[in-house]
Amino acid sequence: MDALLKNLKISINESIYLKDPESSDLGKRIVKYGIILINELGFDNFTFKKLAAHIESTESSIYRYFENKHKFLIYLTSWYWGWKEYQLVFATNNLTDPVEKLLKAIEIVTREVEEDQSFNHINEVSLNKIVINEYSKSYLTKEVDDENKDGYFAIYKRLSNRIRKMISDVDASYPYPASLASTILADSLHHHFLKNHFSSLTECDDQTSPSQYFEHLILNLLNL
Amino acid sequence: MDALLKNLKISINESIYLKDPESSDLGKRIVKYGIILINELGFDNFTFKKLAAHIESTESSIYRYFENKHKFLIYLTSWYWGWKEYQLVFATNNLTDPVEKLLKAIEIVTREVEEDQSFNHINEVSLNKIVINEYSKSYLTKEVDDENKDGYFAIYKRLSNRIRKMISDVDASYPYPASLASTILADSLHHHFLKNHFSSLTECDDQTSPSQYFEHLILNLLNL
DNA sequence: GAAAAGTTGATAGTAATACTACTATTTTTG
DNA sequence: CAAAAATAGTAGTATTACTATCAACTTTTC
Repeated sequence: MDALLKNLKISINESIYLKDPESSDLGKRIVKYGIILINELGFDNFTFKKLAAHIESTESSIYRYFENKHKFLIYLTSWYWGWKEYQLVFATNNLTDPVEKLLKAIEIVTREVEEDQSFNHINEVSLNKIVINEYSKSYLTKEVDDENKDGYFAIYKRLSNRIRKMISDVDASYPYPASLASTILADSLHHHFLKNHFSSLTECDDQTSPSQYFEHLILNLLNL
Repeated sequence: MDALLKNLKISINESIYLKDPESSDLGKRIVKYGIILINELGFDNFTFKKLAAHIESTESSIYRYFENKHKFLIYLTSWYWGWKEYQLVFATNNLTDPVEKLLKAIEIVTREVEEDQSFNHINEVSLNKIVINEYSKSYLTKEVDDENKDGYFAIYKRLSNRIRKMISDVDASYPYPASLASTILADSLHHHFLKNHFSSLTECDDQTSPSQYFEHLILNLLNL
């Protein structure tokens, strides 16, 4: 990963947190070990009390950064999508061929995150697993419309929109570019999950990646 | 809906419940008002205590039918997929043209459930909404592999497999029939959700249905 | 360098959740 | 009508998801 990326700060809607976790050592530890612990326990079994014990701090200290664990998940996943967006823009900016551009974008958003990309205190491999397993829980709630109005999902929507535009640039006649962008983003997460837990429901495995499935889909569905 | 369907019992893996809710009046009330209440409150805010108050019974009585609300959700969604499977088999059995067959199947699994289909004590419209909003929570857990081994998701997998076969019957050269079947099932739920809460991320709206999007996808992706 | 402001830690407490256990009462059935 | 089964009622526990208060320590600022 480029050094530039390592020093970049992903900017996240301020109403998602009470106090910016990037602004202190404790905040960074909350994020770092929060990712590790959610991965280990799953989001449902994760509590601030357990996290506090892990980092030798207290529940009340964590509550000074995040109102509740739901907002903590929104924070983490927003960070992830901001990171993906940055990678996408960075890698496709200099490409002139729209097909090449779209294929590169698909690869970036659908591929599995690999070990070496360490971004300061955040383990992106673990965070990627969290997004696969827990992202949908962040919006499948009764509060989704209010939270959407408050911009909690802005980064994801912006990313989806970028892909939508790339699809239209490749095939202006395709009637569902926004839907297809959504399918690629959401269903690639789902395919990573299927690969790990419901292998009979997908051809994806160690040999065949979700990226290949979606690349094949794009190449055969659109008029290039 | 055909009268035959109304009298049919959807058979569900016995380890999902402690006592068959179809076997008593209380059991049926638990299911009936459980569906209503989960819809109203969302699964996260739903509790057995609230349900007990609603049906003027007690928490302990409900616990005699279901170990916890997670298994209750598995029960309800299994019923839903069993019902969909039945509709699919019923509607496609007599069709000889494989393309027609697949398109019919797609329509059945991706369409929005309509009012009139009353199946005894179960409100399918509400149940459809529950599946859209909550289904993924039933498998995005740390226990998914154990529960999968115990057959908790058997009906869904069988349904997905039926669609996979139909895809292969239409285009034997298509390399990802299982993945495509999974995409259609999971992503159509997702598209119904997007339509209601993230309208900028899909072309689907009152005029254009998720069914049309997936039908177009199938017709343009496969070699018919 | 003292006062003020901000951060974290420690402790305690509350309401709700997710159960379990036990007993009493009602209903069903043989 | 007696035995068994089903349901209701009550009580209790551990955990969760917070909120509040106060003390201790650190950093900033005048």
